[in-house]
Parts: sequence; structure tokens; C-alpha cells
Amino acid sequence: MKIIFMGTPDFSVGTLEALIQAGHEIVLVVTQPDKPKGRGKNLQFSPVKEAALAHGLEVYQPRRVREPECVEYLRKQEADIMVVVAFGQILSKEILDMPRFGCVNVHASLLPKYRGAAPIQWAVIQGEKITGVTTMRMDEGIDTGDMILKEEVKLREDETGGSLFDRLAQKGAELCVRTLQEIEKGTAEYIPQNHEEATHTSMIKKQLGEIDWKKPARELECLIRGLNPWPSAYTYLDGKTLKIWKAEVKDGDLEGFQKPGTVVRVTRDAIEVQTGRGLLILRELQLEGKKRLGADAFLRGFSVKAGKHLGKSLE
RNA sequence: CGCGGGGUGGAGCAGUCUGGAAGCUCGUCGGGCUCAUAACCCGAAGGCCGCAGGUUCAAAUCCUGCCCCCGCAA
Repeated sequence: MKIIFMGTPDFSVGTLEALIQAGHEIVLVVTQPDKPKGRGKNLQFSPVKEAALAHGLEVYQPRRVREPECVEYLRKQEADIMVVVAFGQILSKEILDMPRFGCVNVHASLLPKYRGAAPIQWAVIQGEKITGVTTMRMDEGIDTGDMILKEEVKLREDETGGSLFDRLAQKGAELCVRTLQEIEKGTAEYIPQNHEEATHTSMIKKQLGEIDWKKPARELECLIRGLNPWPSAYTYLDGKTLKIWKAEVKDGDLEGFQKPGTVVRVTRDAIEVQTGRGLLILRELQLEGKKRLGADAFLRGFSVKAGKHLGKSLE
């Protein structure tokens, strides 16, 4: 089939490559415009653009796909179908109706749950046991279209946003190829979502990573995993940002309840911190400007003593 | 030219401002003590102080250029 592919981040790349592998003709790859990124603010290509260029595909980067001239350009491609994976722009009805088979989206959750921007990270943050990927035929709403195929994925104990991201990207790629096969054969079933059960997620903001020590240790541990490797959960130590990369939960409070955020015990390879409920044992951390370190190495260079308060300096 | 921190034995750091013997906490190896240990005691190995120039009687330390790592910001 002649496909227009739309996508931007790493998550989309696997699907793009799987489609190429499956022998589809990608007539155009649409991705977000290059933006200044990283230290030094250099202009950077999106991962999808990198991949497209590597395969010699034509790349199109409209500021807004809904503008008339963009729509015209898409129409000229005469694609049979559009595959949209984490593109980052909302498509107008005009575009959605354009291809013969419509627009198919790969979404990284078991719809109708976790509609919206960052379903993968949210699934980890919320402590879900199972999530997955869903393909659907897009309609005008955000992630509200009829579902085609779905596949479940179990979260591991130590699942991070990053690890789940990788696994779902791969599952999504496979699922997308299968979905297109069914559509091509005419055997695809379109199952409406139960909108009553829908939940929504918002985009991950950096600020979400600031640890609120009043919350239960269990919740914080999920937050830490969910925001690893980006943007990471953090707190403050002596006014400097301290990222927490790995932690464990320890139920029960040690020798009476101390103010949340207080270091209650330091051993050779762990820093135990009081939370709203239970203790959080910090195992891997990173101080501003420094590398990521295991707690044992960290403690060799920086002395942290019991009684120290983590978080914003005041109080 | 977006802002900022850093590169010192295997690990993490101090020392740099105020040039003048390479230090701390660990790890490793050997020995001792102990029922025992992440304990304690004794001893040892291991460093082009990121790279290249410059200033100086003398540079980890001052000056110049470059490389690499990281935080913020996007």
C-alpha cells in the first residue's frame, strides 16, 4: 500500500521501519519541524526524520499540517492510508477523510484507558500491572477512534518509562503491520471504544518530577521509575538538584514518624528517607553537574547524615 | 556564540583563589585479631593531576587553544 507516515519521536521509528520491512511503499514521511535542542541549542532533526533520511524517503515538515497548502500537498501523494504514530499535531477532518483507508494510529495504551499525551510514563507512574498498545482508525477526537487490534504487555517489577517505551514501541510496530494486513485483506474489525471508561493523561512536565515527600513511598517509587530516563524524579540537597534514579520502598516508619523528607538512616549503600507513608530507600542518585552514582559511591564523596532534610531548603 | 558545574591511583571526592613534597573516604592485594562480620589493627601495590602549548627557578594550581562528561533551559 502507498502510505503516508506521520511521527516524530523515537517511539515512531520502529513502526516506520517495520512498515518498510513489510514491503509497503512509504510515499512521504511527515514529522515536526527541526527545533533547537540540547546544550548549545543546535538545530536537531527528529528521530523519525533521521530514520527517513537513512532510508532515502521524502520528508515533509509543516509547521501546521492543517493549513490548506499542506493539505493539498498531502492530497497529491494519493496515499491509500496514513499511519500516525506520536506525531504531535492534530489532524483535521479533511486530512482524516483523505485516504481510502483513512488514518490509522498506534497508541501506547489499552484504549480507552490512558488517552492522550504520555500514556507509557503514566502507566508506570500509576503503578499499573498491565498496559499495552492499541491500533485504531482515527476520528476527530483525541484517541477516540474505533479500535482495530490490541495487545497487552505486563509491566515488570523494575519497569521504567524507558524500558516500557522500548517494549511498547516494538509491540506497536508489529501490531501496526498486522493491522495493515487486515485492512488490506478487508478483514479488519472496527470496535467502538467504551467512552464511559476512558481516562486521559496530560503531557509530562518537568515539574511533575519534583518529589513531594508527603506522598506514600510506594507512589514515589512508581514516579521515579515512570520518569526514568526522562525527565527524572528529583528533590533538592543543600539547594542543589538531586535526581533520584532508583529507590526501594520500605514499609513502616523507623523509630517514630519524622517529618517527610528527613533522612532517617544512612548505611554504606543506602539513604533512607521518611515519606508520608513508609520509607524510601535511595539506591541511585545524581547531584547537579555530576554523574549518576550508586548510593555507596555517592556517599563516599558527599556526606549525608541522618536528620538532613531533602527538598526545598526553607523550613 | 543560550546559562552553569566538572575531568586528580580502580570508585567517589579534597587540594586550584593565596604556585614550591600527591591527600581523604573506599576498593584491591598481603598479614593480624575474631565463633564471626559491611567490624577493627598492620603493611603494600597503583597517579602522563583530560590533551596540547605558554609563563616561571618551580605548575594539579596562573594564561591560551582543544577534547570529553553532566545540570539548567528548550
